[in-house]
Amino acid sequence: MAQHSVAQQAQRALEAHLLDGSWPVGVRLPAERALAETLGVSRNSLREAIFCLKARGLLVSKWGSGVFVTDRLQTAISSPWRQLVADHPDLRWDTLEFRREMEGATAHYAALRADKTDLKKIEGIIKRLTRAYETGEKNEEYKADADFHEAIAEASHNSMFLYLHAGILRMLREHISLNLMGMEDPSGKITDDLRRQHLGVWDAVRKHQPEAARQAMLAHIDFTRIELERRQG
Amino acid sequence: MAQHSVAQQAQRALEAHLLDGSWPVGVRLPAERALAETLGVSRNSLREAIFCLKARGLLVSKWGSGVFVTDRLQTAISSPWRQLVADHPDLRWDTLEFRREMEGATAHYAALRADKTDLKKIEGIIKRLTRAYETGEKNEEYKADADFHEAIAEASHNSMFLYLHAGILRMLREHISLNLMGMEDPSGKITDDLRRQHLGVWDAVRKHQPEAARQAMLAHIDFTRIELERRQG
DNA sequence: GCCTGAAAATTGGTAGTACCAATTATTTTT
DNA sequence: AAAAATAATTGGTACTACCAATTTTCAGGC
Repeated sequence: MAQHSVAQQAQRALEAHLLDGSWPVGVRLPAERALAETLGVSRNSLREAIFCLKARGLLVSKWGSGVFVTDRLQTAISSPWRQLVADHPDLRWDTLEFRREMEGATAHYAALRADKTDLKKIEGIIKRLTRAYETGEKNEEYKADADFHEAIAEASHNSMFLYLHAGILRMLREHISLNLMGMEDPSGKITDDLRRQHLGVWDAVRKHQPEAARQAMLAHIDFTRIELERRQG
Repeated sequence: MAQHSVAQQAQRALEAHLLDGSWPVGVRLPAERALAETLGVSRNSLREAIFCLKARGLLVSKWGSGVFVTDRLQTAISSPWRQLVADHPDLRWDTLEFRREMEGATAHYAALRADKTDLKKIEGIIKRLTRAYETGEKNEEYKADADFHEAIAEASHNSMFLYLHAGILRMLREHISLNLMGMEDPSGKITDDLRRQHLGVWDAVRKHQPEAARQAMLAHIDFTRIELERRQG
């Protein structure tokens, strides 16, 4: 009869409570045994549903305490790759290698083909980036950083690279940035290095030096990789 | 001890099989009872993991039949381009640039990390390829060619490259090969060049010379591009 | 009266068994 | 040889039992 399995129905029921506000953020869910009874399902099926919602980041469970509702706005949208990258930290190095090659190639072709419109756009982003560096606005810095990379992708005039940047690469960049942004940088050295690296890429693209642009971008990715390694082995 | 729950560990074990290719698309997983025993977890915990992967669309289960691997991971990445390439033939040069960079990078990391198993596999394919060249079996030559590139991708030991090769790159390769294979080659010069290029890549990978491998692969892709240009402007 | 701390109840985590229903493989019958 | 009946396998669900971490309760002492 049931189009969907009992566990799926249970998951729907839980999601409904999360959506209609009857279980606000931070609240503790009824105990599994009681909740299973009220939903009319076994504790097994209920746990399957809960486990899935936990994996999606909507719930967290604390041993001996209960299951709680988390802030679901962050993890609402996730691609299959995001989930995999989050679950398998060792995959991060694979994706970083991929990023390194792709961003390097993109910078190469950007330096080869950037026209006046492209250069003007990138220059504007560089100004935003510099201003964000100086004022220390981390949020604007992150946004300008992302815009910079996508502007480079546009300037490459290659649909393939452009789509990669709009899809996977953007996701990977977000994932890395979240880990790297929260770090302390008391001396401001890292911020300074990042600024120098972006200017290096921009300079090579502006002067139409493909290989210099590639090397500058590779150095930038390598820098983020090394900084990431320093923090997480 | 365990930072993560048993169910989460089970989920990662399943994901690992999906990522490293030991469970290809369409394959049927071992029965839940048997799989739970091999993983050393209870069937309940295993089912929680499976349920989550089903919800993410990576697995589908059929009543009384088994659990199967879907092609979500590959289609999620390759589908946008499949449509684009089909709709816009002039996109071919963009995709060739993309192929050039990706295959070059893959050869680089293959030379860096290929182990004895990888080398043995590649060597076998090289022998098939040589035999196909000599006997002039175009069909076997094409198949061995494709296997060669994918074996290189496996030897790179990078899940990202591996999946790209299994997805979009395979599609692009098919697209190119069909145009290139059907051409006449009376003097046998092109076949001879192709053979020399494959041997060049194989030699660099075997000797663990990353940059030589990259350059050899780039030369190979450039050759196919030039031959394609000669025929279709 | 209030604090302390140990015992008890509660809760999520895991394992195991049993049974059902759908599918598949095997055997039997025609 | 084909078809039908049967047995074995598989996912789906439920239930019980126990463990370990947490919270609550409550007795005892100051």
